[in-house]
Amino acid sequence: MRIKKQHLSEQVADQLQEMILQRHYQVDERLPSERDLATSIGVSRNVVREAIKLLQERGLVTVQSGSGVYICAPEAEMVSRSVGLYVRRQEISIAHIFEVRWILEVENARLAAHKITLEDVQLLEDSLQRSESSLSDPILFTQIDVEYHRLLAVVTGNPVLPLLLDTITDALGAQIQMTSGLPGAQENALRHHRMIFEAVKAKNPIQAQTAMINHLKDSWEWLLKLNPDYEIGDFTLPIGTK
Amino acid sequence: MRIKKQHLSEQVADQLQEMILQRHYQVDERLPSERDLATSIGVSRNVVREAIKLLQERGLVTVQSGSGVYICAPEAEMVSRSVGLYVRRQEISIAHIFEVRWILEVENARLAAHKITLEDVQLLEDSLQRSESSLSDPILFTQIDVEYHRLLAVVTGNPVLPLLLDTITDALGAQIQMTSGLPGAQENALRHHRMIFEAVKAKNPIQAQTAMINHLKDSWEWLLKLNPDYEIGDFTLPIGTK
DNA sequence: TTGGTAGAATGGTAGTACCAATTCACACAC
DNA sequence: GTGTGTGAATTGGTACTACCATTCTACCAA
Repeated sequence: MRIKKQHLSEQVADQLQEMILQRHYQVDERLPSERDLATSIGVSRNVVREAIKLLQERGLVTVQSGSGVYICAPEAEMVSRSVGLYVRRQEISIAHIFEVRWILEVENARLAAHKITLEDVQLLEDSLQRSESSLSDPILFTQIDVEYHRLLAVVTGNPVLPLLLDTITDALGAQIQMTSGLPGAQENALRHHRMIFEAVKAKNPIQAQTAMINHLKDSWEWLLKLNPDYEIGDFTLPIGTK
Repeated sequence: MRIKKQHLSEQVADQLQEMILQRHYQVDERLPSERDLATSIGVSRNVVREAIKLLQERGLVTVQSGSGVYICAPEAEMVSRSVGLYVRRQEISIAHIFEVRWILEVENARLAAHKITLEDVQLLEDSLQRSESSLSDPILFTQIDVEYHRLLAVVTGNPVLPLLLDTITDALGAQIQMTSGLPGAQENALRHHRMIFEAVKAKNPIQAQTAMINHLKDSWEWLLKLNPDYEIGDFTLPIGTK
């Protein structure tokens, strides 16, 4: 019998969480004050505060001093944080993370080519446009670069894919930023992005997949230029491509 | 200027978290008591307790009544929980989750065939053996089924893949369990598992990938038998397979 | 209408007290 | 010497009070 002693703060947190998930409270709505919750639930304000801390860490509410506790919209950032913590504690290598990025992004490109719509084409084209006009600003360029990849994930129509991509992007973190400082890196990336775009726009999954593979292979080599100590990522290529 | 007011409890939590990540404390080691921490840091015990609640929710420590606060090993469960919460709030469909499982598992099979070692072969074979002798126990069979898929992810040598697979498995949750109750489902799954095993053992990535695709296609159809209301998952097949 | 001001409401922190579970040391029995 | 049980000390759990800083609200004055 594993009766897990359920502490009051956790009970209260779970109870509030369930109410939030059941839509008893809307996003941006304010919870009753800590004092009110305490009296209505029948526990001390202390317990309520600890419960709210738990909910805060779960990404369900935000606390504003002097104002109140508010329901907040689901954020992929919470997932990224928990994965980031796990990755850091397990000391997972960049190469392994990059391998997962590889897996996801190649599939993203393929699925995007399958499911892209006219509006999506416009979105991607706009992103490329902005990319081009930000060649002089490495910081901004990287930002748009990341956004472009994210757009491809969104285009697949599967909301889990952008979520996972965000997580991977966060985990890679500064690694991505650094390479864009190297001379020629930006123009190079932009060229690859265009090739991916053309393939996706043409609804050609094989070509999109191939273009993405080339892009990632290239990106990894730029990363290796900056960090020669990385173990060489022997990323096995998907079947049907060479 | 968005100066985020850093509350004391969060400061203390971040400080302790950094010490844990820097290995100032080992796994299973006990933190100083709340009272000691409070006096040594110079805050009230209240603040320390709230900080510990945050760390607890981050999966860094476990609290034992009357005993103390202990550092705990990194658990994939924390990632699963945050993803589970996100999936539930966004009301993401089973089909979308299954599509991601599809992407991951097909790659798992391919990578496993590339990197499998002799010991890994033995592990997989043992799992199959136990699977066979648990045909009479649907609960146990499902458990071993999940474990078999997880083993394939472990065999790839990339620790992120079992992590993501665990997350997906948790998100699918009871869905997996249910199908194994249907007559013939277990024998069917076991047959597919054997085919995957043979391909991986033979270090034949294409065959492994194909076998996994067939298995997943089959699994999805069993799921549809139980839940005809699922939108038909039009999972695009990877290139090089038909 | 506008602007400001005082008071109320709310979260943040501190401190004390007591309860329940656990741990540990020491005396006791075998 | 070994095992055991008992009670004190430790530790987390909860409650309650008090006070501060920020924010919100309502009312008043220009």
